[in-house]
Amino acid sequence: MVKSDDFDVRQFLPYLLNQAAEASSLEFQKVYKDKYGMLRNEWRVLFHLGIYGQMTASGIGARSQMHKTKISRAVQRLAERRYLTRTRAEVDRRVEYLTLTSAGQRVYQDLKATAAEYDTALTDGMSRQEAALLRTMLERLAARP
Amino acid sequence: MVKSDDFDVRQFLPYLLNQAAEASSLEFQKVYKDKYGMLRNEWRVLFHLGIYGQMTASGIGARSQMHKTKISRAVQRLAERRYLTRTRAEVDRRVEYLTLTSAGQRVYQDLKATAAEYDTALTDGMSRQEAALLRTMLERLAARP
DNA sequence: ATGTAATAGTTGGAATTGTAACTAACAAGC
DNA sequence: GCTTGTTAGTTACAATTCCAACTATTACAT
Repeated sequence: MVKSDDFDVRQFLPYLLNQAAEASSLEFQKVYKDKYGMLRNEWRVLFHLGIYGQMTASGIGARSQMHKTKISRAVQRLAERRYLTRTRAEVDRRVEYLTLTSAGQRVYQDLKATAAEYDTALTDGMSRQEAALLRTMLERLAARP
Repeated sequence: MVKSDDFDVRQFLPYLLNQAAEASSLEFQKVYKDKYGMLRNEWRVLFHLGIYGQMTASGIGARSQMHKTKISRAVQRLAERRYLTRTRAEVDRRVEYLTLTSAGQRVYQDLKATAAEYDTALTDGMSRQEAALLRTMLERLAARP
């Protein structure tokens, strides 16, 4: 008898994580998608700029774990929609600084407020400690190399 | 001052869930991908058949929340690789019963064993209670409509 | 029995993502 | 100055996924 005999794949953490992630993303996705025509990667880039202010694409990559091609395409679309502007760095002209326009800021504020509400709804059945513990464990799992 | 002013989007549950899901899926994905040339949807279909035995495509859909086109295509590829067989139901000829072949069973057993090990590694830093609580909360989040 | 609706599963084409190769700019060693 | 290597970001093309329409079969109501 091997040890996997009593293992239930339905309890496999990556599976549960994916299911929870998909289910919980669905409702919020409607907001940035239907209201602003954005994709998930664009929302991610947007909120990084909202939080940190001016950043480079690779800076976003370092913080978000997003692949650079995803970032590149998200930035393009956000620039087309005039939610951000790009400026070449004088000192190193490979680098581009990204900044939210005021339209971008407004979208960010709106989505952030919606996210806050939705987050409250999601953690509704949990105690404060449970919610905090959940976030900590998720952060640890996400940080895993 | 609105309530989202002190909300940190980096702590937004859907975001954390997605990050944790992506990170934790990556390593295991290598196994079913590199070793068996399978995609995530195929692994999902496979393990549902491994757990429940003979099933229909829509039965898998009901349990897994996968969209029917994903299931249809996953089933096709698994059938091509001879990991499962399809049989028309006599009573209702729209329906097809899916069953793992013995090759499919072997793959399932192997992946399940690997998953068991990997799951142990993932929960390494957690206490039993923490791990159990995590799974419970993820199940609740996944079940949310 | 016949028209209408529902269900199981498939398919086509557009949209998105993945992967690898690419350009452009800088850096370092010789 | 030149080669070689590295980094920032883009692009091309293949692989996947999404969405909507489709076929085939059964169910149900008149």
